[in-house]
Amino acid sequence: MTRYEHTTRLLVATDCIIFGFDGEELKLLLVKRNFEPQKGKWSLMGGFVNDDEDLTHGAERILYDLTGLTNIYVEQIGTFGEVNRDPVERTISVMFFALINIHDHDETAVKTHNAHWISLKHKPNLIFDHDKMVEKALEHLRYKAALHPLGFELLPEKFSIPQLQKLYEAIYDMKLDRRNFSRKILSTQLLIDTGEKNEQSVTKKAMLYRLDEVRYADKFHSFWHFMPDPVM
Amino acid sequence: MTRYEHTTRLLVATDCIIFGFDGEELKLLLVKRNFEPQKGKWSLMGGFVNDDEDLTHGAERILYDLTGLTNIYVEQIGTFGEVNRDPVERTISVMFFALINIHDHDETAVKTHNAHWISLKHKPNLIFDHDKMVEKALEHLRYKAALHPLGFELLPEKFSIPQLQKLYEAIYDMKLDRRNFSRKILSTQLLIDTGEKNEQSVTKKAMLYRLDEVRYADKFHSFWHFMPDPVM
DNA sequence: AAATAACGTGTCAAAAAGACACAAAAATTA
DNA sequence: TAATTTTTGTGTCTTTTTGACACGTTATTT
Repeated sequence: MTRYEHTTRLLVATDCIIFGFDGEELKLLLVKRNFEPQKGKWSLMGGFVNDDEDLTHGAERILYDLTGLTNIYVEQIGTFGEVNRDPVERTISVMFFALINIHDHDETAVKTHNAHWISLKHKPNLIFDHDKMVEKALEHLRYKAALHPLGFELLPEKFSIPQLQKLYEAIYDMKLDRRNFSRKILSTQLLIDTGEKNEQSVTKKAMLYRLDEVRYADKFHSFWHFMPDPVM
Repeated sequence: MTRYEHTTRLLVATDCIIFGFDGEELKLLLVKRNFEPQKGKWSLMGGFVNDDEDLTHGAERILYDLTGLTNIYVEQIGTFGEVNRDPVERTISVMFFALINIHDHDETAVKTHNAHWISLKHKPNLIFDHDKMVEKALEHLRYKAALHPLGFELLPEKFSIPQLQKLYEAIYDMKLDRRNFSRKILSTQLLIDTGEKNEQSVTKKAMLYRLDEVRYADKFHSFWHFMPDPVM
């Protein structure tokens, strides 16, 4: 037996929902298409899966093309396959969710693809079912970040607790109590005091921490409660 | 534009990981294959996605074929697509995770497909990457059931708290404290006292509850803590 | 009638969470 | 120079939740 007979083969694509954080707002890396179909419209970055390529590799290839980065935090978050989701031809799309430090990507690579960082709050309508994809990814981010120390992936190597809090506030679009947040984060013992301070601040300079990589890897799958109440 | 040119099309399958509970053990519905490839070996129930069929419909079709049931709790849990995962021909497989009340399916339909309920603890090795699929599904079940009131899907309409506890103990393969478990479950206010008692019991008959459907739908996405400690 | 097994409810101390106060650091303003 | 403002770090207090465990009840078995 070398091939399944009498079965239909379908196009398989991967689409990447790429989140970034600029210190104030949660952003998405979107492309303004200068190719057909739907030229001129906004969309997620995606591409077809090659014959000799794993799904994950396909996503990583796309992410590298667009940002010049490897070692990105990537996670598969599901597959959309409605018959008519792509008007051109039936296509199955495997979604990947990526978190990157926004100040850490290759700007020329981004420009080449006509890609832009756009605040989630001002997201334009996207092609096909990409709006639903973003919603699914945001849901996933909110779900996961409430329970796991995921946020670090969006911050620079050294960061302060107030920075981390602003990130969480952006993700959930709500205000948190400074003191309780700090207590919770520190109680995980994932943060190592670097001894340095955030010199960019204009008032009192916050202490900078870095992640305890060993503890992080070790404890990533534990449950925490970073958010005060049910978030969904 | 009517078709994407110069792109590879791939086989797309769905595989269903079907969980059941018999009051004591967590079980999987597996098929002993009487067809090629890998005839005689155990596998998950699956099939190829038709050209004119959504992914979810494909999964529901397979589940109906096998169990005669509709309205099953089904969730997509990811897609495996490694290049060589199927030795016959490259196939992408979308996994669906299903929870059913084990006493509630069509036995003849199951027999027709040469399917059997097999305790998770005595699971044989499966074909292709189906072992990895089961592991992924179990991980998902453990993750989700720790936070959401998911277990009810595996129980009959009327059930007692001790029954529910045994289910959780089977899922996590650990013992729980009767009294604390009862307190936690009741505090969710998802259970309605039916006034009846479990007449099958030989000693003191436990009170039977049913799910508060409205509250359940309303609160499903809230976070709870059904398990005492991090489970993963 | 006593023993055994399973079930329901209650108590208590420790831990965690939420609300809030105060003091220190660094720039700005009077 | 001194007062003001903004941001940050730490602490306290009360309420809620958790985990550990005791006791009485129901129904069968010995």
